[in-house]
Amino acid sequence: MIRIVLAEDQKLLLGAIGALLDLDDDIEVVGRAGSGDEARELIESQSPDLVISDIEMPGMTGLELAEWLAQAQPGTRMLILTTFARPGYLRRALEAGVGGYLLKETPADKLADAVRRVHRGERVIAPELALTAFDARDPLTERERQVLRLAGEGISNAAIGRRLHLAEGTVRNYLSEAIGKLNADNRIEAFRIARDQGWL
Amino acid sequence: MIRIVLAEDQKLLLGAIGALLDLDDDIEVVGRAGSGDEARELIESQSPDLVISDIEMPGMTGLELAEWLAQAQPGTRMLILTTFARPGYLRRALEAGVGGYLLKETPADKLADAVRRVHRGERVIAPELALTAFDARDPLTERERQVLRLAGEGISNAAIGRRLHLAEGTVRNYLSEAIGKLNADNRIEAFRIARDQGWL
DNA sequence: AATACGGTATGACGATTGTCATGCGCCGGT
DNA sequence: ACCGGCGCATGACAATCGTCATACCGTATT
Repeated sequence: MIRIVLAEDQKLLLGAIGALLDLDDDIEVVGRAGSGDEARELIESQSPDLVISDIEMPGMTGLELAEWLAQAQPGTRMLILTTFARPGYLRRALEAGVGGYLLKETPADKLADAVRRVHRGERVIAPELALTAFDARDPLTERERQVLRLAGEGISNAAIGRRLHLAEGTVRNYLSEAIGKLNADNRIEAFRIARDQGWL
Repeated sequence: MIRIVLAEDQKLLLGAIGALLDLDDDIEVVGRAGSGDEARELIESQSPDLVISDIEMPGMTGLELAEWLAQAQPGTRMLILTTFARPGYLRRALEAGVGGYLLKETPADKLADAVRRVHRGERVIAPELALTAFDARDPLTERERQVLRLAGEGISNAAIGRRLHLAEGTVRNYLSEAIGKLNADNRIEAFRIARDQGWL
């Protein structure tokens, strides 16, 4: 019997895949969490064999959860289940030692199989992603990421400077460097590129 | 027996809610589509009692599907199931005469109930949205929307002008008007506001 | 027919953004 | 101890963006 904790903030999907997995005789869902923080508590109390988690969730993200799990319960395996085919996400997940990384695009009938394989210690990666994994590394510095995140929300350089205690010119400079590194033409493009790579 | 066609591009969710609904004795899933176009074909061949559809899908969107359905098979009811709590989406859905509008945030066990109620002719709206429905109307003109969509992708005014056969100054003007109408400070904010309202 | 109005279109002008040269401090290699 | 490289920080200058005044054209109202 494979004991599983699920973490997924879309309640409908949480419930639906819970029901789906429970149909299998060798799988038992012992906890359902709507956030990363909830998931951590459930993992501590239930000590499951396997955790299935989304990435983008309120509070703790699935990637943070994976990193925490590798420290706290290295024996527990993890399967990431996300909408996003972002190379940076996959890289970070693999570096945290996850056993699997699937997209919500995957047909539902493949899920139980993936669960069993990860439980056995195999590594299961969404085929669309298997190649792109070790492409580009994030070339941005922490400052550049900070500034780019704010710029992407439509905040002006002056306001970003105030928020981060930098001169306006400095903000412009970081943005300019980020734009250059990402081969973009302006802040908006740079933001989209970095976000789509999973670097923000 | 309520005969249903499902349209949802996330295969995992498509399969999972399909399985969930099939557990109920009075509900039968007679078709599963991964796109709006596929859904339309299934509706034509199956003539279901009810269609459950996502909004953002490849090809035909759920809203276009709803508008088509109201013309083509006015007797068939429709339930929208989406991630997005965007007032403009809800408004357009209601104007197309849909029977329900739920979020994927909804707990899974409420779904079958909503299906039965919509089938009976009741109207089911996600409570988070019931209020916001008749708030703001889209104040943008078609030109303003076009320009804003492109600006949101990080394309420069000059390039937008070329794309739409407008002078650069004209593009700036439309953007300026959109920014003003939406009470934004710049193109990025304007884009986000319009998108989040479901106006793009 | 005259008028008002809203959408389309443009260019001038000031404001904001993007680029570049420059300097500082911290580390790792020699 | 010295250098080279890198991240951090800034201001001057150029390029792009945002605002405004203006104008044309349909169409709805009077």
